[in-house]
Amino acid sequence: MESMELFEGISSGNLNRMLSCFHARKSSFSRGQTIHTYSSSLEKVGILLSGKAHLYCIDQSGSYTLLERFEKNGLFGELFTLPLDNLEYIVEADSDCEVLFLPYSCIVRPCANICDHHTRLIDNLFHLTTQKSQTLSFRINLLSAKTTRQKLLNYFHYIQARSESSSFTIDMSLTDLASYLGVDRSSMMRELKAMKNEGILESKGRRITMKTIQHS
Amino acid sequence: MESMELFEGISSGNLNRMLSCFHARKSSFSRGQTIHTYSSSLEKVGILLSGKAHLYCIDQSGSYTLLERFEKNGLFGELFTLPLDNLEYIVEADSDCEVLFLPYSCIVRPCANICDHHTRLIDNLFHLTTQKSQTLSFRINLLSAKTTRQKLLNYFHYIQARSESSSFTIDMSLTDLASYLGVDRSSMMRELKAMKNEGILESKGRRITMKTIQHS
DNA sequence: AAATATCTGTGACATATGCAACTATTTTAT
DNA sequence: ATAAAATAGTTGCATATGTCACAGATATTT
Repeated sequence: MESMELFEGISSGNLNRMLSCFHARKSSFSRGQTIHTYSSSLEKVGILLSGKAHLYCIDQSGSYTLLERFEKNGLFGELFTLPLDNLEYIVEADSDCEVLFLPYSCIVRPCANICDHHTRLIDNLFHLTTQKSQTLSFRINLLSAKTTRQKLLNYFHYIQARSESSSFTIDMSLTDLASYLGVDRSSMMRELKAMKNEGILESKGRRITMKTIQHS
Repeated sequence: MESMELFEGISSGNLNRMLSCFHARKSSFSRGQTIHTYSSSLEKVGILLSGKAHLYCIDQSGSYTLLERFEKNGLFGELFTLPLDNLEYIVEADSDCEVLFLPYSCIVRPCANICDHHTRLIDNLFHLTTQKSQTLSFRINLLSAKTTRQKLLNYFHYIQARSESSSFTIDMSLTDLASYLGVDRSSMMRELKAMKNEGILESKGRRITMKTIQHS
């Protein structure tokens, strides 16, 4: 746990003392389990120590909206999301995962437990939160694209740049990708097929190979 | 400037000393002016002291995407957005506004200028960043809605709850609202008209009055 | 006060996309 | 090893939505 970015610069001994002083709680979850549901009050911040999870919400008509996907270092909780009163928010495990919960009262200022390790924790938390902000911005960019094709191309272009190869494997199911891009799954499959026919890319399941240099 | 949330808990004298040590720069802009363009490296963080502004990006084909809207305390910069290499990012003033720029090197750890005020600044910055995260999440929720009507209803429902009245005025032009919701303006107007005809709401320009209790 | 630019409002048209329904394949659980 | 569940892949159909092209109303600038 000392290797987590959240605890960088905090010695193992200090960390343990701080966590017990904070009443921090570490829990494990397996695929499909509910990790957290949001209330209207600020209660705790969760951070994913390992595994994958996602946050979704359900409205009164029962329709599902994917809000966020979390990997290691992913932060969740009311502090970051502002729950709307007519929606239900649920963080669910996508794989076996470990989660650390920090009570909100130990993070918010003014703080009773002021100490070096605490300020260092806030500092680390700040940097993780800017990363979260980048992730959210990136998805806003994707969701803002006018067409399904543009959404796919923007997403693929990004993965392609990260993987430094024109061949890559999407790290989620195509069903989840559709939710992530905010499009209907079958519509997305249709567009993927059209792009294959036009020679823009090759695809088999989650494996994608870009054939032409994609702009924008 | 001492009244800014960013500087809460920092005395006026310490603030001035810290800002000059940071080489912080305060600038004024008027409507339409470019406040900042993003580069691939982390250079500085901007915070809106007063006025309104927005961040948009332009792709190679010249198409416009609204990424964020900023008011007082709005944070912008590469730290929060992760610029994609094929897009141009521009922060532009929507009204006369004042901006404080903080060089990134003074925010990132490890920091040479470690002091009480600095940790307090990070603490404040952290809380502003969680607010930003909430704002971004909220828009992802809106952009994820499947239909234009659902986007409008979700947005109106939120404004209605905030204003505690079924009558309210949208704080941006309808043209900007369309960008914000990621829909075509004329399509949005069409839908607005349909909702009027169905007796769901009344509208005249930016003034909206909800007629029926809206769920979800 | 006039000129200019921006914004609101509307309609015709083409099409991209959601929806429903189904099969085949792959993965997970028992 | 078998059953069950989730995922990938496809198609027809209806329609919601983008595009284009206006006119009138409001702002903004000079």
